[in-house]
Amino acid sequence: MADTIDSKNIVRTRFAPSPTGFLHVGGVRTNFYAWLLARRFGGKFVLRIEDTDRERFVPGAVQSILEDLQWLGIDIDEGPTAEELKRCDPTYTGSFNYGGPYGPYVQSQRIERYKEVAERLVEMGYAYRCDCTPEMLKKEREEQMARREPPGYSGYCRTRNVPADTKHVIRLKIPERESIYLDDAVKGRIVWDKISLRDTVLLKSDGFPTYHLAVVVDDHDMKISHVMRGEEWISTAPVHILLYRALGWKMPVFCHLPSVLGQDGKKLSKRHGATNISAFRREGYLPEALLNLLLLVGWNPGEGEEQEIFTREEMIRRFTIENINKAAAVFSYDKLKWMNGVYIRNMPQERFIKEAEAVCLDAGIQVDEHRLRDIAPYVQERIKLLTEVPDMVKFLFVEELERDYGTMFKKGLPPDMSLKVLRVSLEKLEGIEDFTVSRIEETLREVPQELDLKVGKAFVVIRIAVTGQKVTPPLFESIYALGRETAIKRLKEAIEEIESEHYRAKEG
RNA sequence: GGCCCCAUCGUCUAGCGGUCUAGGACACUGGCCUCUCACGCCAGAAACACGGGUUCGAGUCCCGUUGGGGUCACCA
Repeated sequence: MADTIDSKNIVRTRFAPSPTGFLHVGGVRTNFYAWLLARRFGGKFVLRIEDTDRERFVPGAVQSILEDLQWLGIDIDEGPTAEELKRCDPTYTGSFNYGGPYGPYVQSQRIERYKEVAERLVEMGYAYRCDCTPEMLKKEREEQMARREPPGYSGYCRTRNVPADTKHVIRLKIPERESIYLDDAVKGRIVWDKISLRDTVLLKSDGFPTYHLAVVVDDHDMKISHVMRGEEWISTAPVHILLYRALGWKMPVFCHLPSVLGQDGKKLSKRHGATNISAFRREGYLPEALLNLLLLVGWNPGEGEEQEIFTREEMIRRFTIENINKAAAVFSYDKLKWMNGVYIRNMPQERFIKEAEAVCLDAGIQVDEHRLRDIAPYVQERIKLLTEVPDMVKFLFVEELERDYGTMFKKGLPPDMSLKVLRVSLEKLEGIEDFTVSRIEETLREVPQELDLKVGKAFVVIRIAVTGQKVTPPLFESIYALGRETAIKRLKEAIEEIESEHYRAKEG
């Protein structure tokens, strides 16, 4: 079935977005698989813009889709040139520029070709002109509904020989009685005893093709070997098969992928529950983690294999159509978050520092490179999203702290004991000559010991005094990163604040 | 409603007739580790939708039922 892949057949897959909205996880999964297949077999990954619907065209969509793709690291071998993109969307300002031997790679710039094919189909008798107005079609549909019949075009113009110079559409004649099948590479053989579709429009009255015509013509012209698309296309696949047959063209291998579902079990779509890919970036997800999870939503590495984290190279090397699942799957944010944490922990430290700096900057925190560097390893192993960095490290980079004494007194020690802890800590810290992590630890551990307190309780007090936070990287490392002067200053501040609070409470 | 697709723990999945008292991962619960939070480690709870066949034997093959999804546009 899927073994039409051999050395003679060059694998060419494509990503064919329509600029009617943003890119979401469902779309990414489909095209990531297509990309993996091309990479796996040393083939080509083609980008084609399917902008035949001028009414739903969204300016800026092309650019955002390409940027998201770039962020994900899904690279393109063939596609529109910069001029083609610019012509497609005047608002486009990006610098993407692909090109290739089968251009233009934008459908609105290929309409002559579709028209030519449509005319040929009419001449051969596979298609016909139809001048029924939208009003007529609507009325027909309503009458059918009233009679509880399935709605659909009656085929009124099939034999009317509508002249070419009137405003018309071109429809494909669908042989209702004929049985037809598709050997799908993931679903297996799909059989239609009779095609329950009505004569489908191929060329609209504005001269633009519908998806059905354009996709067949382009996939053929661009020598696409494997078509990966969502299973929502299965029901119209007979139209495409009929077209390939009428035109005498070789069919590509079809891979209809199961849907990606939201947490509610409903198909993810631009209209329903889907998040824009760029939102993942904003929320602190890594592209590698997102792709790794998506790989596993609908594909598995095979029998007995329990590996879940794959490098890009491993993904490419191991990807196979055979292991694609047939059933729809829910996209789990929980698992994505876990996986993102894994990727963050495995990240080279230098990259983590860069990412951390960027995300802090976004949060309005100007970092001190030195301090960040000291604390980074401890932050890296405790977060799941990059966006958790600012909250965890902000104590290092702000002047003023807002200390939550309520928590200090409740989870730590009552005011007078807290005060005692801080005074002793201050005194000891001031006495250290070599300000190292181990020295800090050694010294601070003496505090609860001398005062006969529980270690945890005492450290809650110190932690809040020094960082103003309940949750921080390890205490001694935090103090070290902060530096001796600042640490001492903060202890003094806390002591003063508690004293005044304390006395006020007594007076009151 | 017609047509089509699908069906293993809450979720992602392994399983391609016997080795399944159904394995892994996320999430969840308990414990250990521990200066907070994480990480890590150990343990636990948790699934073959149902009914018929086929077979010596069915999670695995066939049929039906149920359930979910998709699609029936001059949208993709």
